[in-house]
Amino acid sequence: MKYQPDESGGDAPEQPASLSIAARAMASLRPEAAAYSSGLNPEQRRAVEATEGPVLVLAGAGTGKTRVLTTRIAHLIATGKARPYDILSVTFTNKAAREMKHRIGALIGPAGEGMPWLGTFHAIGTKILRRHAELVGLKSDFTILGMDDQLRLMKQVILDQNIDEKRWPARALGSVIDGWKNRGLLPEQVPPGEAQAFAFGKGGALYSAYQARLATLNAADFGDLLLLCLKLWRENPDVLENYQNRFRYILVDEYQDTNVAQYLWLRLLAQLRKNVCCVGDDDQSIYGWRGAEVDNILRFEHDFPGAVVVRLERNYRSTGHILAAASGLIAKNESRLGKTLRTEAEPGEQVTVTGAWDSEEEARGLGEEIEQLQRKQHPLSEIAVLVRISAQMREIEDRFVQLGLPYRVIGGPRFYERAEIRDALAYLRITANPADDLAFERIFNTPKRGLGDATLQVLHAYSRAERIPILAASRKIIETDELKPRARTMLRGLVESFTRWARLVGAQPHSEVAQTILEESGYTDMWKKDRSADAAGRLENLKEFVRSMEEFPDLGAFLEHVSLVMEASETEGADRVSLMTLHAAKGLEFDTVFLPGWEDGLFPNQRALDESGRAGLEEERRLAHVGLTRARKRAKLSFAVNRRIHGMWNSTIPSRFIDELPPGAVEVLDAPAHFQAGASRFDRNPTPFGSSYGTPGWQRAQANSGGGNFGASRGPSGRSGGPRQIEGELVAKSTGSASSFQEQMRVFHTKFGPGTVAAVDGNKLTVDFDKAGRKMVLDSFVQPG
DNA sequence: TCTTTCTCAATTTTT
DNA sequence: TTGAGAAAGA
Repeated sequence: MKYQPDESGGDAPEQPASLSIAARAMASLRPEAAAYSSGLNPEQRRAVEATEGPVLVLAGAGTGKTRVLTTRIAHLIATGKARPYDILSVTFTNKAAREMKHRIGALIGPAGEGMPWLGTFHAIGTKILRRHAELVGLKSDFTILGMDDQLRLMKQVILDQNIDEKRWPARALGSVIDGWKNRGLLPEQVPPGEAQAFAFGKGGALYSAYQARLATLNAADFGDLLLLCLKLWRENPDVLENYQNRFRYILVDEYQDTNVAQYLWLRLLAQLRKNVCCVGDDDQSIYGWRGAEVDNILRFEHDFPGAVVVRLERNYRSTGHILAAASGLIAKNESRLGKTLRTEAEPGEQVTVTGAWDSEEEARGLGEEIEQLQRKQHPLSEIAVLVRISAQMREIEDRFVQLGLPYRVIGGPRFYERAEIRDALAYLRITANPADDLAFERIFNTPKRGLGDATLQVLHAYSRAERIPILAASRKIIETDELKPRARTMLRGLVESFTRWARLVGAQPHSEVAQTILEESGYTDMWKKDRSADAAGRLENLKEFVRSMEEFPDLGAFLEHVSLVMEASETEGADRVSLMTLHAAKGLEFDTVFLPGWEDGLFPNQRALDESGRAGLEEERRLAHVGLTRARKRAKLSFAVNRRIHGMWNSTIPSRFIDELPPGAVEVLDAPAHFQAGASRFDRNPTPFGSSYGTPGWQRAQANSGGGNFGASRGPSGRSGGPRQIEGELVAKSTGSASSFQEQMRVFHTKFGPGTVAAVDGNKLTVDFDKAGRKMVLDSFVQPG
């Protein structure tokens, strides 16, 4: 990856003329008359206009946080207090950065477009590191490692240190090291006690070894992008001073999500001028588990004495009932700065709570309610289903598929994380940088070239001994008798290909080079020959991948983009229900929000409770608060009394959060109407599922319903043993009688191949497969043949 | 070296 | 129940 000089003014202090005429003209206007700030409420205006000194903006959900941030930037530029390149503006996600750029552009026109220092922590860290790489032991074209590279590297280090990978898996140790990096700790700064606590006392040594490997590879992982900035600044005060002077104003979005490293990073930069404005909401801090420190926001006034604190409490998003529910809930948290959201909107519909017998019925009810909304012309794109864990999605998706309800999953596997894309990228990375060992290892036997572990071991040993990259080692080894003839031939082919491809770079447009590489390496053919269902999709992805390269000036720029951004342009527009985790929902809003799975153990999640105790519970509660505040008009909670966890049915109790909602804002619904009629005959049956009715959670739910008859009337049906089996049987019977298979019939099964029917039992067949032996299968999976 | 079978674990996830 | 990753078999 090459460093791309930034023409938009990264070094702009030398060219002050870049302030546009329009901006200068706007600067002459009195601020209160400026168009960009019209329509701000008094608090927002205060947050925008308090430009000097430290400012903390506590912006509750839906109070116009982004508006304040962008207007503040516009204000700084329009009043001439700062030029675009004087402002450092950091966000967490690329999406937020993009949105901010867009909105600033809309406010002040092209003058804001060249904001070179608006970006994610990591993007800005990268930019800074590339300029001073040699001061921290890297070259300016260092590679940025993704998570899978990181894992591969970690495995090697573990192997080197002779640590049992079963006791200390690479994943676990990787996250320990990440944790240290998040806290701004270099290997030598890790407290000895902690360094000893992992991997048989070798935790610290492992970290050092890992960093050493990174340095030899001329690579940095995500944590390094910040950590090495800290190192750079601490060891080179002159460099730090340069940046302290350069950034006259600093703005931080989502401050509650900053970790210690980011906090230190900001504090170093802000130390001199102290013009730092942090915007955040302690009630929306939901990333504690990956190092975010709510304390950063709780401590702001202490760290920056004399800080102006502005509270944004006017909510422009949700109706009264939704806001009341969310506020009532979050008020149960003890560690918070405290805000009270207000709205002038109508109370609207109450938040609904629905109980279901099991998660399947919950999903069914969900589908039903969405279809009802759909019939009332409610756009699907304004409906979201927010779940606590991704595992909840499957059942819901199944239901949507059955109903033919269009939906999209947000935050699934990202484009650049797909295997085929990572493979393609690996080919390009080695072509661009022959020293990229991790990329080489990824694809040297993909597609299959008969090169396996044994060959890799030989290459590794040689490359270590000679201190050269693996590709260079390969080049030498194929001239010796080190490898078996077959492996040598295959390796020679590969090495020669890379030499050839490297020559193409620069000579041909880079997307064509990529196309050539993918074809000549046999990679595309590999997928063309693949018979599995998703092969076609993968080929499609590869095409899209090559196409997306055209947007970049050269291969280096493309690879840099990919390593930092990891997401492809989204296809917007279609009218679909959105399905995502609560975490992924932060920052989004919808007219109607469904919140299924509010059961103790699932939400609040047991693991969060076990691992972090009260702090964990509070974070879960904040998550609930985030979920509720996503809704503009309707929030619909539900829980199931039985849920399958890891394939086993467990009985569950409603979430304690349900009880914490202010009763006035909540309406407890009976089970879905479609279920009532069929279930009524079971109403007189006593407690069909034993203990559940007597549990505290159930009683809480009953008490909350006011009438105390919650659940009883809908009678979760005396379907003892769970509805699944019964339903399964019903299905079996209804189709079973019509089974068109008979004994001795020849059949074909997509997985087991051809076979002969040995017995028929309803829709279940016992088949003697020619290859797979005797199996019991459902008739719908076989064809007569 | 490639393929099949088995074992074991199992939030949340951006950069 | 499902999936990934490792051991065992071909």
